[in-house]
Amino acid sequence: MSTSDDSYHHGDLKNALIAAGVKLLATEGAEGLSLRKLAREVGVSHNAPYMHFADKEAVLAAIAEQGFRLLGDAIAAGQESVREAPIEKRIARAARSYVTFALAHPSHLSVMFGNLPSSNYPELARAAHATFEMLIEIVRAGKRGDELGGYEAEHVALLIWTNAHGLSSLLIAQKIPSYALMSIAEEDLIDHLVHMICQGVLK
Amino acid sequence: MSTSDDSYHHGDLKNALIAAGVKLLATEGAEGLSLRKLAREVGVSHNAPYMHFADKEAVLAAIAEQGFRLLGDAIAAGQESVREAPIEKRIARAARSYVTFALAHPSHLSVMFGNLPSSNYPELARAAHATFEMLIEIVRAGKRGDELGGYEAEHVALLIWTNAHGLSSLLIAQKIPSYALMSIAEEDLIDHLVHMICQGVLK
DNA sequence: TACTCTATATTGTCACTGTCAATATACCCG
DNA sequence: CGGGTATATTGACAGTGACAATATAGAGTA
Repeated sequence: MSTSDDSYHHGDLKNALIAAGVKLLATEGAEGLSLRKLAREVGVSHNAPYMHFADKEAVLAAIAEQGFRLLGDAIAAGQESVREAPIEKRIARAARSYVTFALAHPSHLSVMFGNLPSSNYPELARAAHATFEMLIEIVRAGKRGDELGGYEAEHVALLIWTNAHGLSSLLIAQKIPSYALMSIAEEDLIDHLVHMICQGVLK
Repeated sequence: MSTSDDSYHHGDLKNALIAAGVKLLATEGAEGLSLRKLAREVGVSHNAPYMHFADKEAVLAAIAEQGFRLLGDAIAAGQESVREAPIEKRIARAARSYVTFALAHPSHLSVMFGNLPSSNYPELARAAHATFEMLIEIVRAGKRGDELGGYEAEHVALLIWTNAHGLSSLLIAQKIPSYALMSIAEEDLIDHLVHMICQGVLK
């Protein structure tokens, strides 16, 4: 008898609210997410969330934190199939996992990178950093010898991150004019960008 | 007698609201921006904005549009001082202008790339595309001969854009752990990333 | 068992917001 | 001069985040 009694005390309201938030983000947008809707969804009074969160911002921070965990899982899962592949392939796969996640959960992403003062939510910062460290590890583990052209793995990983994240934002916001794609499908854009990064743009 | 009579009719309420919006974005965040505050700021009743905008979203779209014009101006101004420089320098300057603008106006940027269905606001889409075309022109005009390594100027420009935008987002959201900088100052990160892009990350 | 204490949840309330409807005002054109 | 229309105002309503006061349940202790 851990959860789900319709008793006075919910049992696991905190996590239930986070889960409801993730679900509500997917159906309605990030704008349509209100504390009262979350409370209603979970079947609890409109003020119950304040027992577990200081304010709405704190709920968003918890939802964002969960987002980074899911994103990390997605990247890790994507690496399974390229475990023995050359570094460019592994990097491209990681970047593709990132963009795919972003396009599948745009509202969640906007919360993850929304206006949450990172200093106030150390657990959120840790979750974000952990995801970034996955990228660093992929870069570091994938290189054989001096394959990084003298650059630090941290910087290469950061470059991949900025690209994957930037492309995700531009695609979600529909800011890339179709003529710029030049016959490349949106889903394949990231592979092309990663290839350019690896090869260098000035020959 | 064009503007600024305290008569019944304002004269240029639409632009006044947009300007007030830009100002309010700078002081309070994007969250704190309400139609009623805008109306109050301009000295008009809480429903006057609905004479010129369908709803709040339309006001945000107009503010975003103005943002892309300002961003374009900033990029153009930055190019002045590198008019004769080699292509990497010009590209790096454009990217740096982008990041500088983003860090100076983070809330404005979040509106520019917020949840505005681009199809409903064609003028906003045009403004965004115009800014992107500036990047393409910088890449195209700066290359001498076959300096782009066989890549299309549109794709190189897109790569620069995703990087500048991605880095801006990560910096604003404070998602880059300090150890990843490795003695590079935040303001100089973009130059480093552009250099990596130009040289290629796999030697 | 009975009693208290405390974490948890509820009800009530407030100011603020976006939006709609109805009304008022001022400028333009005949 | 007079009517019409774009512009602005007042009034109202439901939804929201947040605070205060109150109610309930369950754990620990006598």
